[in-house]
Amino acid sequence: MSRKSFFTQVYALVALIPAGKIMTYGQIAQILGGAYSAKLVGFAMSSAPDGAELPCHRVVNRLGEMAPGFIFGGEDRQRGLLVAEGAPFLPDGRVDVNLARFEPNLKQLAKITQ
DNA sequence: CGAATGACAATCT
DNA sequence: TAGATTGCCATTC
Repeated sequence: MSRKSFFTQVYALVALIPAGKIMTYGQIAQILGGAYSAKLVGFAMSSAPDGAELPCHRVVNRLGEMAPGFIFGGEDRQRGLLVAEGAPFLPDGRVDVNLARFEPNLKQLAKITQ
């Protein structure tokens, strides 16, 4: 099935996240391989090419927050981008994962996991 | 070429 | 209920 590497699938999936939506590492890992490892998702970002348009700010951990300092621009930058895109935020300053989680269609998944 | 690391999550005790 | 441990792939040293 997955002729593409796990990273490639992560890049494709993250790149398909619409503005105002976010995805958690766990969900991405779950979608890509059932229960691979969320670490690979995050690591894919750390090793992601600068040329690729990877909205890493739309990828957050299960808490709706992400690692500060590793994001391009800073966590404030990420929050600003998500807010500007219309992503629901909680008073805690975290993204409402329950409301903003993006679920790709089967057709999209098939295209990603090709 | 081999070993260690890495932006987490889920499970077990 | 909370804390600690394991699992995973690719990249990097």
